[in-house]
Amino acid sequence: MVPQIGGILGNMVRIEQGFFENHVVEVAQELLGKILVFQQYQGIIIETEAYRGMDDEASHAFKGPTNRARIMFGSPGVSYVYMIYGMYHCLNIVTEPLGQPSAVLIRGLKLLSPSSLLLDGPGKICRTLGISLTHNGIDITTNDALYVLDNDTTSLVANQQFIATKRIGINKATDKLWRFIVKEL
DNA sequence: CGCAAGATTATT
DNA sequence: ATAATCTTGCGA
Repeated sequence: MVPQIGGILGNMVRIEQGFFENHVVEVAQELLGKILVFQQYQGIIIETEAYRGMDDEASHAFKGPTNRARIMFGSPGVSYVYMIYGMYHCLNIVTEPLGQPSAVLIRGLKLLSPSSLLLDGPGKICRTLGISLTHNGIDITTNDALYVLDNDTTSLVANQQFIATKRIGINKATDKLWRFIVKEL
């Protein structure tokens, strides 16, 4: 039985820090199908990308803990929000143990509440939900407004209900297929 | 201090 | 394919 996107949600539990302490690729995959909550908004995560500072030339953290990227070196389960192209924001979640720079970019959301809406693209997500630099550095394992819920015991990963591709807008490390998308919506 | 590049999006 | 728009990081 494959969990259906948009179907009835069962008992939901906040995802704890231990979940984010794993390898960023695994976390990016396992985040698919889970519920991102921000204030009054709730949406199913349908697309993610993994970025890993130590061996990934495309990561903001590749060159070390710069002012912007240092949060990627910090605690797992913390938000990393940055501005891109002077007009959009992107929401990430820091992963892996302290000191191992990595983060998952949230690229796609199927909004369930307050209304049904497909948000395909990290900039659209932040623009619609109202996420900006003020939401950088939030511990989403304890925060009241921003967190992730697990909606099912069955993972889309175990059921191979996702696809891996090259990351969008990335010309470096193109051998890494670290963009993950839920197969059917 | 100047400058080039950038984890995007909407429009042509 | 390209404009919009501005922060970041690097080198001088």
